[in-house]
Amino acid sequence: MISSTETRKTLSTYELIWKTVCQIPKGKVATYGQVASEAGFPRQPRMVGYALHALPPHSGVPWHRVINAQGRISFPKDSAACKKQRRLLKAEGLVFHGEVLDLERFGWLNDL
DNA sequence: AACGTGACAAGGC
DNA sequence: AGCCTTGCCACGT
Repeated sequence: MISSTETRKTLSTYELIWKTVCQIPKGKVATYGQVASEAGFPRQPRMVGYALHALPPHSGVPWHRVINAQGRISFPKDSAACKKQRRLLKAEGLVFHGEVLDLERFGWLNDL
């Protein structure tokens, strides 16, 4: 088991997180904390945000399926990025209640 | 090598 | 409900 405090040189922390994000099935969303835990970094949701921010475009990683614990998109409400993410999620069939997404319903690993 | 920053989260007011 | 504080830790200066 890889410790969260262990330093990784060969495989970057980013790659581990990206791989985890790629495991989120279409039509589902995961929170930053959830991705962090699954990637082997419990209690480090910020690492996920950091990794996604460093994500190069055209990576094929479904970054839009990652939202915050409140079920909201972690971008300023009017930002282009926020609109894009919301569009991508709607395209996958997810329904927003205002700004919020129902994690009980669309959350990854919620009702398997 | 120290310091500030960040696409977060949880807890206190 | 919102706002502030604290924990967390990789990265670029």
